[in-house]
Amino acid sequence: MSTPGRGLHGHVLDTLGPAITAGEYPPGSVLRTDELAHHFEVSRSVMREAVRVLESMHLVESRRRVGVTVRPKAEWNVYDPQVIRWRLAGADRPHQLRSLTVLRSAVEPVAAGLAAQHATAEQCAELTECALGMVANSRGHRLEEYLVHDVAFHRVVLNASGNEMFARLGDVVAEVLTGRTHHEVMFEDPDPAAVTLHVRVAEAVRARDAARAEELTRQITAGALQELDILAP
Amino acid sequence: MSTPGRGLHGHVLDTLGPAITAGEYPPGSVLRTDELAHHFEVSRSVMREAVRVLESMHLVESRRRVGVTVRPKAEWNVYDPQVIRWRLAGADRPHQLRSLTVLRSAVEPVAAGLAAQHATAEQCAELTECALGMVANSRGHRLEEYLVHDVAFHRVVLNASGNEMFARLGDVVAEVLTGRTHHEVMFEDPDPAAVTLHVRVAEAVRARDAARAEELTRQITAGALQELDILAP
DNA sequence: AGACTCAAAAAGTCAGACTTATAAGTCACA
DNA sequence: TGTGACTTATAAGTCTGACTTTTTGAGTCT
Repeated sequence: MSTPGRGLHGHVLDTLGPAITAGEYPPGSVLRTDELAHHFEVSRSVMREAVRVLESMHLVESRRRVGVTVRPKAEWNVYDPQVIRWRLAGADRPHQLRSLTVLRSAVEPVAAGLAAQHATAEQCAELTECALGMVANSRGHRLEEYLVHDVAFHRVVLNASGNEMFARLGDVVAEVLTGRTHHEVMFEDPDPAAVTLHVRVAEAVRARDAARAEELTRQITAGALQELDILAP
Repeated sequence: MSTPGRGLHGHVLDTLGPAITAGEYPPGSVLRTDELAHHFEVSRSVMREAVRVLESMHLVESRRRVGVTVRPKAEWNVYDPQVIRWRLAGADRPHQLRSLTVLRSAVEPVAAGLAAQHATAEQCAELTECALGMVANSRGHRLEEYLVHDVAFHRVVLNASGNEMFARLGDVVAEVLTGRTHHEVMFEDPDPAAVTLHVRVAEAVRARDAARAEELTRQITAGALQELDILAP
């Protein structure tokens, strides 16, 4: 999915990042670079690079004579894909999942409306293809195949919106959808109503009907929210 | 606004970050750590730390035997506040401003709706106070005072939504609003209609009327978008 | 009590030697 | 001529040790 273990400092981050985002070090906790370097059995230079990265994510703050202090959660760069991944892998996964789903419910409808205005013919075709793929795999416990098309569908919509900020949320949506299929309980086949909505969004975009694409997508994300409420009220 | 020049590597970033985000190094360009270190007159270790930060922002990719290659714009972490600041300071400021305003138009209405459900009494009071502050400074070229209250208003709404992802967009909104007042042409006093809308949003939130708060905020952000279209069609 | 000094602590910086991965070139063989 | 294996040059990656700088907290003097 991403860039795992690119060097020693990457390995350190893969351990320290999840630990911090999981709240194992409460805000205000002080770490010392030398100590960490010894603990991870790496040189100080490697450790310093790792700390710099954590600092750029606003997870920690490094100050002379005091050390590396963990910042309060409210200051973290929660849009950093790496941070999102760490948090989704950790204890407050449910909370993070809800935050992201609410974000989706705000962004995706507007993105769909813009997509209806800006999508190229090719993107329209892709969208229809994805929707059909969802229909084809919506029965018979073909969850994996369904997921692939679902993710692709939302990615195309976000890209077709023409807004770079929306486009970059493609990975986030992918994480959320994948998480729903893999981690949450998902014995049943997908809700037929949701499948139909996707098909209709594809149609609306192709028909350049922005208002309808937006409204239909709003129904999709509302369903996703409702699903969360049922699972974790 | 943020954390400028915290150490040598910070100074390097303050130069290299804006340069990359401004597109001075086209995607695929290859930089060499040693060369950069020599150019900025810093040691290799400092330069390496700077590169690690740029790498964590997905602005560049560092590979053995190749060097540090600049990644295409589509892969940048465009939600990183630092990246946003660099881009707002650079050449594609108008483009970035539009992207962010579209993002606002998606997020803020939903955030206002949630705020109407979750805002504490204290937050309601703050909101009213901000709105009144806007009214009081809406005439007589008191643009700076108006701006302060405007920024505060939107921050409170985003925080009161109870969603951490929304809350973290407070800084982004602040940048956009500040940019509008300082960089764009803004001789005139603020649009009276916009001021009234803010007051009514505060009322709606206090009245726990989520639908109304959302709709009114939608009108505010629609106005912001329209303003952009007039300035840069 | 307040201001002043001083020493310890931890991050920050630097220089240099060494290691490792890998792109690219070379050469032999089919 | 093309293809595979071998070699080499290169730039990042790593480690170490010495030194600098900033900041805090304790101790001291008035």
